[in-house]
Amino acid sequence: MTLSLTDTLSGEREPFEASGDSVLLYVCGLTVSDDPHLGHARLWAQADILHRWLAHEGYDVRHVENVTDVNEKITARVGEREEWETEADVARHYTNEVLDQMRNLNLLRAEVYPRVSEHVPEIVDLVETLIEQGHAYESNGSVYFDVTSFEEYGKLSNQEIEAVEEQGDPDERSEKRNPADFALWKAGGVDADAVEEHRKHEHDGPLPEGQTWESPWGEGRPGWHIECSAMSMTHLGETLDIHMGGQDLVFPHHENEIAQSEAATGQRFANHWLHVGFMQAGSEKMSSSLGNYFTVADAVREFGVNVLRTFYASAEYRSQQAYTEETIEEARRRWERLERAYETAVEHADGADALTKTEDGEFRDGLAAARAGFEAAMNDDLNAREAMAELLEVATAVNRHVEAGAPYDYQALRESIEFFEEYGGDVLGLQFGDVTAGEAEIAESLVELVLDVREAERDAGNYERADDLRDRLEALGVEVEDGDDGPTYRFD
RNA sequence: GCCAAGGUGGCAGAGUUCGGCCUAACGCAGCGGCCUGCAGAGCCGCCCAUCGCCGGUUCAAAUCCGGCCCUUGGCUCCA
Repeated sequence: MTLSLTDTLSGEREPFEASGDSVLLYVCGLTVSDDPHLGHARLWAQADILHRWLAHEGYDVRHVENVTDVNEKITARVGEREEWETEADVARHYTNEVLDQMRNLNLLRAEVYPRVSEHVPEIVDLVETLIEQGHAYESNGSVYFDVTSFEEYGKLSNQEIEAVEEQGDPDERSEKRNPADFALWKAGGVDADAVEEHRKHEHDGPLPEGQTWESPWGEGRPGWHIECSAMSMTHLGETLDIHMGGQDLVFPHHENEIAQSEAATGQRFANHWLHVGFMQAGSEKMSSSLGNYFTVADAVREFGVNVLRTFYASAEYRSQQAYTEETIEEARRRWERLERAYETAVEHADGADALTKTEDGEFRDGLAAARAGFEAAMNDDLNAREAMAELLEVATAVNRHVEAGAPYDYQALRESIEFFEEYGGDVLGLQFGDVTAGEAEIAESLVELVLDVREAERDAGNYERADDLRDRLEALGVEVEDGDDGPTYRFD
């Protein structure tokens, strides 16, 4: 059975075929103008599941994720902090922030995270090529893509050019030949109106300036869409195997990428287009601009990576997913069930009574069925929820087997452990048996618990028992000192 | 208005590509039992679905066809 994926371009599920030995995967993209929230993390998690599954199936995955560090929203935040003197300062801060958050989510690293600010020469080259070929034209120092020059314009979002013509920034319209044309290069500095609009805080001073670059058309800034074409071509070549992104990017971003890329190269830009559905907060989309978001940092702190990843694996990538207290609680319970079953299997797989072994046919058949089911589910358009269900079936099988009592089928228990580690761990990115997570926190809580008990003994006048507790803590490496405000402690 | 994705039990969410094994998965919540000093975990069982509405095709439809209603999203920065 082979992998099939739903392609936005055709709207249908299609068999996946890599163009070569490697899978060229481009994921769009990282916002570096604000703290990332659970909606961004959903895309990352889904891209990671795809990456992991391809790797599991033996592909060498060449994974690139762009970093858009040139944008009005970034410029708008200049001056919010003293050290944020330029657009680049703000971008640097959030780039680091985003990459940190990604590490917290146990994501496989991309090969490279190219920055727009470091690819302006490539962007200029691409724009020049498009002008030479007659697909783009210069106007007042800006360069626009001529949508009428690309016959298939609209094929991704299934729209006619006429339908798109009615939209567009009125200021730009006078410079364009066709209202649907889009900017490849923008003359001058940042769009002051856009910066003003995105300013979150009151400022006394003048609006901040964005960075500009020299170009054949004068000082200016790259348009939004051209960056992905230029950077993906730079790092992965003219035709990608998979281009992935949030559903909101279908139009205009990805539509325009196709137009400019395919016009320039004459090659198909991406063989598969995957779009991840939105995170819903209540009845609406979770979004930075709506302010109804939960940041990745907060979520990791509050729920932990495994609960979050279980949460993401509980809905298919294409559909919308609801974020509520209930749905996250369900994910927590699912993860706990898996983790406990894993621990149960580990505890019983190497018991002293391993000498008296048995064979549980039903257990073994269940494992084989789960294995086949998991593979089929993942190959079926990455049906993570279904795959997760197989993991939970194994959990139930382990519990049932152990519940029945010794003698145990040790081989089947070990296979269950492998199942959890291979499919839950390697493929879904869950971390089993990671007992160190939260351990330090628990250690502190335990010391405080003992000290509470000791205080009760002291209050009751049982100083011998209180001293004994202090000595025993000290023997463990915890130094206790009694002060006026109660005891304090530190770890040696 | 145009484009897209959806409407399945109290919640959440698979199944629709290739109609029948769907008397609708997995899980959460709820109920009963086992276990248990109590609780939790675990195990066993149960409850809740005429699969948005109407019509059609078929021996057979959640799944195919037509119409309608509703929701969310895109068309402006947006994962």
